[in-house]
Amino acid sequence: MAKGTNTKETIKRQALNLFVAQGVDGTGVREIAKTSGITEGAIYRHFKGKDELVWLLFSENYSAYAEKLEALQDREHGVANKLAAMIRGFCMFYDQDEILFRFLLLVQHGQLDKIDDKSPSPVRVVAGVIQQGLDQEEFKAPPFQDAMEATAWVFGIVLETATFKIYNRLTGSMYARADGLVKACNGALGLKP
Amino acid sequence: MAKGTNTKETIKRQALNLFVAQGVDGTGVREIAKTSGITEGAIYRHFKGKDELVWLLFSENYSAYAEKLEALQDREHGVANKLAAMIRGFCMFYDQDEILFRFLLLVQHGQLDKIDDKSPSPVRVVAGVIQQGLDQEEFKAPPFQDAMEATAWVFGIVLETATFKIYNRLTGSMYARADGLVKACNGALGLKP
Amino acid sequence: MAKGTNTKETIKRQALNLFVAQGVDGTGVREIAKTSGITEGAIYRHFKGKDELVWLLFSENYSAYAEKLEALQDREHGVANKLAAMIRGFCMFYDQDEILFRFLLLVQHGQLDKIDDKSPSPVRVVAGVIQQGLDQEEFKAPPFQDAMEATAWVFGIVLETATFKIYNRLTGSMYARADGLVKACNGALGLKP
Amino acid sequence: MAKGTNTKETIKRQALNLFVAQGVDGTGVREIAKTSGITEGAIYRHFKGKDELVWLLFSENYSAYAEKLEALQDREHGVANKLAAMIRGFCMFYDQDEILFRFLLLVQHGQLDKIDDKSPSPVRVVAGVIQQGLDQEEFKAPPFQDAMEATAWVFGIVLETATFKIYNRLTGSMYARADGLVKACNGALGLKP
DNA sequence: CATGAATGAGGGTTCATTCAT
DNA sequence: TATGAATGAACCCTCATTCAT
Repeated sequence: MAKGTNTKETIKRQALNLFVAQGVDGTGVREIAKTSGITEGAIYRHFKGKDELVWLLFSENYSAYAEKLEALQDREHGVANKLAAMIRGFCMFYDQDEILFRFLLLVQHGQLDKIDDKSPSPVRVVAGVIQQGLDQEEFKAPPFQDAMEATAWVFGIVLETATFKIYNRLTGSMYARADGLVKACNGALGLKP
Repeated sequence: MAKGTNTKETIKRQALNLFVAQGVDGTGVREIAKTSGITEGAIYRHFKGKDELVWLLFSENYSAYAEKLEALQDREHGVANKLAAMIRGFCMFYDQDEILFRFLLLVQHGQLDKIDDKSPSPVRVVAGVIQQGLDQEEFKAPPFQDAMEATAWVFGIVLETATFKIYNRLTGSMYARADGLVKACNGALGLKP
Repeated sequence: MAKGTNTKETIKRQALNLFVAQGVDGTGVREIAKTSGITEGAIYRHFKGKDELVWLLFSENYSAYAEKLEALQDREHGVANKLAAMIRGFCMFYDQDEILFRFLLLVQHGQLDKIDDKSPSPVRVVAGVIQQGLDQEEFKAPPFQDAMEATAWVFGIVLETATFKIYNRLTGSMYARADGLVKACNGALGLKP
Repeated sequence: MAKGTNTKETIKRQALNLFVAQGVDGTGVREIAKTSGITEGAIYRHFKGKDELVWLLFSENYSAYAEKLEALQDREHGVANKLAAMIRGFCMFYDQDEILFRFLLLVQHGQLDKIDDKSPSPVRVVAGVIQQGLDQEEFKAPPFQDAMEATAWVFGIVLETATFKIYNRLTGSMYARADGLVKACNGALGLKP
């Protein structure tokens, strides 16, 4: 039993690595199996197919990200504090498992439309926080048209910084940039912390 | 002769459409040919192979984007004005050919490392403008560590807004959001226009 | 111990059902196991493999059919009576277990050549009865060249009627058609009952 | 063009041979290709897949059989003559291409339900002839319940004779048995020719 | 006796590319 | 230039069977 569980987790981690390194289409089931130290057919005892493997990898971690952000913002008061907590949290998560984040970034376009509208989503968490700030009039003269536009800006600032890091245009840990990201987001949204 | 040129351009445009709609790996040479009104083999009269087609589509347009931005900033004075001009310009380019932009976004990960370090790049154009602003001390107390980090923020704000539009989280034209984007970037970088 | 026997019989019956519904090649060992309430590996406690399972299912029942027909004809006197008894008997057997008959029909082509030439066979039983009728000059002017040809006709009349029933070209029970089948066979063979 | 056509016909004939020799499931696309002197992928230029190959082989020839029988009966008058003509015709067709007939017999179970109810079918042709005989009161005291039952008998007599030949229980050509088959069918149906 | 993870060969199919026409 | 048949490798997946537990 323990062995089987390990196999499944091994497959998932190796697949993640390969997907990030070569793309999903560029990675064969054969290669995943070999890297995991098993044969091709064994994959199918643990996953219905390659699609399910990708989907599981995405949906499990995408939701987990959302829940982590939700927990972080829940402990704070005020938009600025909530945003800051989430940004710092994201930086820590990113540094802990860069590969995972890159995978999420890589496959989101093909998987997002399969996500249940009710399941937690990072976008909805952030948009919710900003909307709440609007409702409570924490923004004096918001430069954005609505909460979703502001959400795009926040996501852009944070994710593009991570992306620049991935392509070696930026170096060092994400956490070392957390303060700057917080300031940038506050500045973009017109928030005085 | 004009006909041959047309065929090549037809292939490129049809391929672009298909790549955006189905992904590069999800689009076969056969399908590109059929959509272009020719047969498989004929593709190879115009391109060495599928890879070259993708590469040409990417590199030509990626460089063109860079040159357009370069021209726009060149007419302005001061970081803020230059940035504003580029952002507004980008919004117009985007609205003129959304498919093209989506293609660039789609394939950049696999193509960026093939880009010649000397050929023009949107990232370098923007980073250059910001660096110049730093050199001329246009930023009072820059919240970013270096020009590249600030570039990431600007790109993030603009590109993520476009991405949100693609996934229908935002609606309307990009140009209608240009003013907001300019304000957001100024705010993020600590620029008073 | 009774349980073990039951398991084996359960497997055989479930396999029979699945083979008839989906074909032998279309039915996996995994499916047979699941339907039987056990797991794949357990099948191999009872049978050497899938082939043996098919073979056992075929040979046991094929021989049993032959023995039943043999017993039926043995109680009668004269070709006509013997044939009539076997035809009526077959109709009853068929109605009792249509699935079994369909299975026999389904796999006979692949299994017949493995049948021991000495073991009882329905064909030989019927051919024997007709040959005996020939030897005892019960046929006045036989329209057939030899006993085997006449046997083909009898089998054809009866089995094709059953086949038409399977494919819903005929309805009702086989036994309701027994009298007609007897008449048809007598007519074909030139027998006046 | 001539080459392509030949390839397609070659594939069809070789597939037919292999299907009859080893069964459809027992014959791989790889093997069909090799026997046809081409590679696997080439099959798919001519057929959408293995299923279509089987279906084409079946439907084309099944309909052709029906049309031949239809033409034969159309030239005759009276049930007895029509039936005799079809039986003799069938024997000739069979002798001309035994493999083809065996293929039809082999796969009919899996393909019959895909047959368009409107397309010609041997069963319907024969049943139509018998029904017509009933309508015109050519049968004095029909021993069968309806035309379809009589059709089953006729098909059984003829096809089972062919089947016995296939399994070497009978020898010689089918045509040599045509007179006997006609007599058998007449006898079974209670027809005095 | 039973489990179910793993094997390894084979299944049908797709696809970028080549080449005789 | 254009065609489309053919190639050959790789694709994802299924399956009968084995074996450690």
